[in-house]
Amino acid sequence: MASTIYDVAKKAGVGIGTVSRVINNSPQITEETKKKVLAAIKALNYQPHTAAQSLARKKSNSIACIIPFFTGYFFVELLRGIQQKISECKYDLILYSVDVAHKKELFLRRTLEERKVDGVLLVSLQIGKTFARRFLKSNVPIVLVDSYFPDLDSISVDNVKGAYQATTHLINLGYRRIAMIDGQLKSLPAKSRLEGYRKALLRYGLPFREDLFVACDFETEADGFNKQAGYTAMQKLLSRNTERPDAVFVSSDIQALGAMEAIREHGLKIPDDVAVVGFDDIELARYVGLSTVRQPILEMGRLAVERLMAKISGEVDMGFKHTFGTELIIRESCGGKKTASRESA
Amino acid sequence: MASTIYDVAKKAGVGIGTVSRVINNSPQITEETKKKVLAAIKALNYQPHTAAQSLARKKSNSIACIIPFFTGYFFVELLRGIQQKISECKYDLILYSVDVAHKKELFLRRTLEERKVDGVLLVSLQIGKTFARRFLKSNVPIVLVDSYFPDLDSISVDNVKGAYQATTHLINLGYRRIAMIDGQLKSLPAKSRLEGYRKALLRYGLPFREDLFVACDFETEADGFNKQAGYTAMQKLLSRNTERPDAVFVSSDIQALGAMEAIREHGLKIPDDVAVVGFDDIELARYVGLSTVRQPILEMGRLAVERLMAKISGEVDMGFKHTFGTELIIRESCGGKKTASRESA
DNA sequence: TTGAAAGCGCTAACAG
DNA sequence: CTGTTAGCGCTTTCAA
Repeated sequence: MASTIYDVAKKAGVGIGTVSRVINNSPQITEETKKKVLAAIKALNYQPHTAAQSLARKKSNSIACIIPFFTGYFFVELLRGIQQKISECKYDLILYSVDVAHKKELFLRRTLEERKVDGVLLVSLQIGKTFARRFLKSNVPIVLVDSYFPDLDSISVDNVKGAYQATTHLINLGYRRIAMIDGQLKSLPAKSRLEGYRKALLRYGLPFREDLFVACDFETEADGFNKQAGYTAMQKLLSRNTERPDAVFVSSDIQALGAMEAIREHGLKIPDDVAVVGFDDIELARYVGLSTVRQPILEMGRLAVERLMAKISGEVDMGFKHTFGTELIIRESCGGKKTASRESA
Repeated sequence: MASTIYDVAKKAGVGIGTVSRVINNSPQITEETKKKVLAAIKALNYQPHTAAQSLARKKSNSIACIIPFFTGYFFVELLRGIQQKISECKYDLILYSVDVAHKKELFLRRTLEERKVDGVLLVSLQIGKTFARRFLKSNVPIVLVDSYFPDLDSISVDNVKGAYQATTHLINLGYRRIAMIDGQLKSLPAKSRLEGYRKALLRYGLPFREDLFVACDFETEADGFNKQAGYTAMQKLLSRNTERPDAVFVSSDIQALGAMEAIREHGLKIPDDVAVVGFDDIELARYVGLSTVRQPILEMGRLAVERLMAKISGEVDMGFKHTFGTELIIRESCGGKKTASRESA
């Protein structure tokens, strides 16, 4: 049986209060008694029982991260950032991965009610009005990452600007029939990227054409941000009876990969027949020479934890929103001049 | 303030013991009182406080996963398997990621002493004699994944067989100067893969030549299983004053990617000048046409949790070891006949 | 079957 | 500065 605070107190010849004080290094304590207690702790190899601490302190020293499991690279990189930062504080990370939609609500509810975590990071998942309100009036801080909701703190990337950059680049390269493949339109990033695309078109006097746009709303299992969805979408685009697009902006690299497959299967060449630009800059992108829009994922993770910690510590400055800029990475898939451009938004 | 078991008891007109019983659905309870209590619980939106439960039960209902963060795909896939299984049980997953070596020991110690978790999954990380012993005599179950230690439960893949398959395939294709690039030799998978490579060589009467082997021991920050390491290793291989290899077996796909880059930079063609086979079958492998050895990663994750749960439940059958077979995936990078083979080990 | 009461191991207020 | 004590919210005997 592991030793308790009582064992330590007895061994050191002090009261348990004193032991507790040195554990939490309270300032008012004699160097001498502190030394005695520390010795006893070492001798007994004592370690506070976290559950007991949590109960007494009403604080768990752990946070939850609710995250979908579809998006490979983005997810890993973000988690890496989160872990980096969280291990600097003395907190633990509980991971809740949402593989089927209803689990999101389940996890949100649990974090809210079980008091097992001191705060939550909601990643790439939308929060409804109901839960937003519940979090707001609860004392469980939450910060949204790669998502947004009016009164909640959030950290995201400037999706409209990123999409704007990509589309503009295509336009500048001389393409005129620029299609777009998007994720599910109910997802916020998807909406924003569409907006950026339209803005760029508008800015350069190009029309937005329904027959050049397809949202991956047909992917019911996931968020549409996957390879199969991109493939299917591109198939649709190419089989329409209208003039074929000469370029396509795809709202995620993973979809772009699928789209590229479809393009090749139609006997078309990239970028000669159809140029393509993606979004995310996943590792694969470099290998297949896919031009894309890069987001500072690691930094997002770090900042998210930083903010959450601040909120947990009671630094209540409501309404923190941070938007990171994006960077256009130019590779072969979009054709044109091959000079690298680093337009930071 | 959230409601407690007392609130529920009062509202239902029963004692707290009764409430506790219905929460843990103890059998001896009248349908009627149960109904009353359930109603009160619903009315108050009551949820047990996990810390209090943990303290009273001496059980946290969460497990730790200690995992390195270097290996992208393997890591995600494994975590996915772990999560899948763990969410079936009512457990939480605390993630400890080891980015610098000393953290491994730190986390092991914590899981052992803080009693915050009921069990631990140690992934792709070696455990020393000291800690192994401590776990053995503690009541904290541990299962090693992609690792091994004599008296501990472990789940791994048959690395020697996988390496043997890969090397044999190369030999059968007619290559004779087959090099190998390995991870850090202190890592167990690296050792086993080397063993498989040598076995295949031996079996076919080919000599093992020092000048055709390089272990990525020069990568101090990580385990050598990364792209840069593979690149550097291949550079070494190609710049040696001996006859160049006509094929290379690389102990991980990610290193293979680096190696392929190096090969091309030397103006050599794959597979005509140098054939290459990797290990892991990461997503990228398919895109670059890399032949490789696939491991059933997801299944490993699921089985690991299953075993851990069994141990936590007290089903103490010491010495559980499971070894998964591998599958050779043939693509373009190894040349020869392009027929797919599915040699399951 | 159910209620009362004694912990689980720790923190924090209160005396001294 | 330090010991004592009353909880934190729940589980689990022990009686009734």
